[in-house]
Amino acid sequence: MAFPQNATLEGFIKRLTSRSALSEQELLALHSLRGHVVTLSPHTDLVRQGQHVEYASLVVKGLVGRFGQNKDGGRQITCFHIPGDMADLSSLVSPQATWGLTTLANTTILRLAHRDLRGAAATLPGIAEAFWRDCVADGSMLSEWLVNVGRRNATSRLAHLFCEMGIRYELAGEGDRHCYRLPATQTDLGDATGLTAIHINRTLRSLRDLLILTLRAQTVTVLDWAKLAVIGDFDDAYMELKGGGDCLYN
Amino acid sequence: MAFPQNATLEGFIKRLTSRSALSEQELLALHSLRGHVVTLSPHTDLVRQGQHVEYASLVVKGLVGRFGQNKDGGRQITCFHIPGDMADLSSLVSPQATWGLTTLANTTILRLAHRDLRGAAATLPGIAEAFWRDCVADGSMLSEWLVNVGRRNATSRLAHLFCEMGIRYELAGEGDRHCYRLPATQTDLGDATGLTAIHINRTLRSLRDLLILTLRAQTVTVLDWAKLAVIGDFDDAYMELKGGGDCLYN
DNA sequence: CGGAACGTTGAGGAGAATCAATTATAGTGG
DNA sequence: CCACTATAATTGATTCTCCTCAACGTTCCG
Repeated sequence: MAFPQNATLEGFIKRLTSRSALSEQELLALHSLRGHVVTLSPHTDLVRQGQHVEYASLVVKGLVGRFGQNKDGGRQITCFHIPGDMADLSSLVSPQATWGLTTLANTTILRLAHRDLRGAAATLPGIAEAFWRDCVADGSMLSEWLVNVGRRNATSRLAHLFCEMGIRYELAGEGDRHCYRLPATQTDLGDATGLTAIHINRTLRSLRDLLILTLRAQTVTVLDWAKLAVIGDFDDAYMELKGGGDCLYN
Repeated sequence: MAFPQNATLEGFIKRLTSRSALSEQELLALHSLRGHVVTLSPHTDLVRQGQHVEYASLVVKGLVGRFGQNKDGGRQITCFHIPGDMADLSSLVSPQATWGLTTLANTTILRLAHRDLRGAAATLPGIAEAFWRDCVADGSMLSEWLVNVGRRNATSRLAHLFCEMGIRYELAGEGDRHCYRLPATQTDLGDATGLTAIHINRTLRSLRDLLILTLRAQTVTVLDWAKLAVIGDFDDAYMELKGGGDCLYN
């Protein structure tokens, strides 16, 4: 694709409009955003904890993990960012990073200057509101992950994660909930669920033995979505997929 | 106090201004907000999961827990809200609650109509930005809780929680980090840390035996803050206490 | 072809859950 | 003011989930 960044910007804007009503003018302003593309290999830090960032990172291809760490270096991934996701929209109003961002696979990023994004938000308050709403949706996902890690067992946690990622990849137009590519290692899955890689491996085997799901060559194949959703205690309401926020500015 | 709601509004506004620069006019608009007061006994649901809310809840007195649940009824508290906290500011742009709110103690709430808050935000974009930034700070705290539950052991989790609450009560002007009243039960502490009440009890005893912290009659007394912070792996950066967000609108 | 990263499996152990019972504390009504 | 009740705290015994350590197999890529 000649201009992958344009296609990705589309994906991001589509996500915004699914939650917020935007005017023609606002859409135009968003479409006219320009950034620059960086290509990164796995395990590259995009943003370090404590860093002052001046651009937001839109994932074009690959996979990015947002994470926090404990003093022993234990890593907790708090969110996966797939193509079309703006990994750190929140940095627009809070540029001092309290989290880190790292690539989990070969990844292409479109960097959009805060200056430009803030300019758009300041000129067109509807954009600011859409950004705000997206940050809130992000928080809702964080809450669900907290419930996942705090109150579900290993099998349930993994199942929940695979359900969420299935829906998200489906919406992003990359595969569907029954079959999608998730370029994360078992270590990454452990870091996302608060488990060890070894236990992820055993849990995956049990899901495979139950004929519910397989993960092979970074491809998730869901054999029985209904069972997976039950085991994962999954209800997509927290993902705030449908708009419904009334508009501040009419 | 004749008008406790006014004093509480002050607390909320002070929190906003600590992170965001607000103009005289914006402050005036915030100060002129009016709500109505409700008094609630412990274990009363303020907001149920899935409910469409039309007002935001500002905690005047007592303690509120935001929570999610798994299918077995297991509860994960995702945030404690103390006096001066707006428990669901995010509902302004996302009124369909994906979380629940419940009182953990005898609690007084000031209910502020979305209509009024949204009106203020729409008229004065600086207010919208301050609200947005507060939602982002909230997300930062959520992330840290996720790290806490996912990547720390029981003692560390509790210690971290007590550090955070100490700082927050100190800033709220209710006690200080070395001694503050936290009207939560051991069950609540378990629900906040992803542990059982029984294990909380044993962990508290171990902290007491180490002469680090005591919890008696809902009063936290920190005997050794330095050790508590080390055990809890605590760094207050994630609380986003200092402003520093540049302003969208100058 | 060789090395590095990732995945798989086993054995043993630790931390937290569960089950069960008892003791404190606080709130309520007589 | 005190008995009564419900809620919360405490403790012990046992179980189980998940971690740790260790080894080996597999895949991918230069």
